[in-house]
Amino acid sequence: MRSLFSQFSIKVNDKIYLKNPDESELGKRIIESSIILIDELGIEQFTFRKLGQRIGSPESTIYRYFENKHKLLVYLISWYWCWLEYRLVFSLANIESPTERLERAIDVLTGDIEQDDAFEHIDEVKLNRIVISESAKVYLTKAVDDENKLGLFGVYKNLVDRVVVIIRELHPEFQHPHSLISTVIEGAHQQKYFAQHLPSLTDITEDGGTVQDFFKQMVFCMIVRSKR
Amino acid sequence: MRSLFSQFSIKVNDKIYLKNPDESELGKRIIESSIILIDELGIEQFTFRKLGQRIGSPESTIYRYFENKHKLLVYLISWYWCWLEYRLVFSLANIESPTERLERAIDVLTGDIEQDDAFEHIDEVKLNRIVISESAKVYLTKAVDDENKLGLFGVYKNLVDRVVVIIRELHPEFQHPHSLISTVIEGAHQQKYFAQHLPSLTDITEDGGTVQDFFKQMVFCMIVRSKR
DNA sequence: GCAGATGCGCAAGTAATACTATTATATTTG
DNA sequence: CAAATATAATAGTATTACTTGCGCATCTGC
Repeated sequence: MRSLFSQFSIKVNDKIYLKNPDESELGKRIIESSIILIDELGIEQFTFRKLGQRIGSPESTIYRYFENKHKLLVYLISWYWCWLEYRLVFSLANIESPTERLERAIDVLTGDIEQDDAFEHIDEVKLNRIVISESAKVYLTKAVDDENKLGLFGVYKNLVDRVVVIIRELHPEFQHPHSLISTVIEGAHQQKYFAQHLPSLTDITEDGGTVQDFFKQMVFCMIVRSKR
Repeated sequence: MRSLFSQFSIKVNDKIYLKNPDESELGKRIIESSIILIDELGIEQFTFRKLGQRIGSPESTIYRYFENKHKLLVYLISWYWCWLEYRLVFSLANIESPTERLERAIDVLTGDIEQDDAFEHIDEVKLNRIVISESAKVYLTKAVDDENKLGLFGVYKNLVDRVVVIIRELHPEFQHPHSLISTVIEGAHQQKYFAQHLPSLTDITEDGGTVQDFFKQMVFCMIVRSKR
């Protein structure tokens, strides 16, 4: 199984980095360790100096790969969306029924994450935690418009679009497919975060499962109901 | 009209500040100017030094009111939730029908914000923009649990609870009222932000109105549908 | 009307952050 | 084997996020 996937690599927009971390051993160690460190410290406390100490390289070396820590975060989050899209495509392969396709799509978007052995240097479980607690900071910045022009958020849009297509199959006149899907993706993260840290803002218990049900209910109820 | 409200003041948790900015002229100027500056620069570029320069006071003076800029942001966001709760209560006064109450509640949570002359030193329109683009950063921090224990997010919970009560009136068995309302509040912010900066993630056009409709549809469809 | 507390301004200082630059050395490539 | 490239080692800068201490003005209670 592994040997099949080890050929693949996830391609994110090349304006995110100065030098592709995927193409060198050091680059991979930067990614591997940054996931561990950001998960541990949060992006605010994370610094290139600390990362350098962990991998035994000076911070100036890391600056040759990424302009700053924000771009590194953009890279990690983009990688995640790319990876999720590929998981989505696999999950939908050979499934005919649009209803089942949509259901499976929501499962991928809102379900729990497991380690993917195809990418040895990436801990998807930790990366998922980073996405939950840090991904919004990627676009909630004064630089959004510039970064958007460079196409840095393209992978996220692709993912949303793939699910929008399924909704259109089921209900071509539905008015807000993009809003619905982006609400599901972001909402699922929030609800999981709330369950862990601010439980009075949610009805979801920490042991998951309900998140998927809640958003499935939301999507199908909106699509079916607005159909008449 | 104004004289009636000028008696009131918004009470946030007193652990947010070191010295209540509401009780001095300088404190009010700190709040007034910080809203303008944060709206302009974003929280990352905003510093107490810049704020000090704007109000003609050294940064050390501002540190006597707030521990750091994060706490100042928590103050502003808390103030906003408090203010929104009071607007909600007014909007629901004397309305009997639970359906109409819920509809009005969603209007308050997702609708556009206008200047409230009751609070002269606060520009609610700018504050609303800050809430949209910075409020998530208040809880997406490694310090959430500590700050939650201090009760810093109490005002947000109160607001959510008020709407949960209406949902329970309409449908006592509904499983996820908290999740639904927190999704509506956060989702409305996101969709407005996307409309402005990442339009391909939403179907909402910049000139609002549709946000309210989308989330009303969501809430009513979920409550009605799950009723049978 | 004065003692004491409080609030603010002023000046200076510190540690950490977010970089940038320079040079030397090791490795790869042509 | 020469040239290009990648990394290490070291140092340096501007800014940020604070902290400290002192002096002056004002307000508060007696």
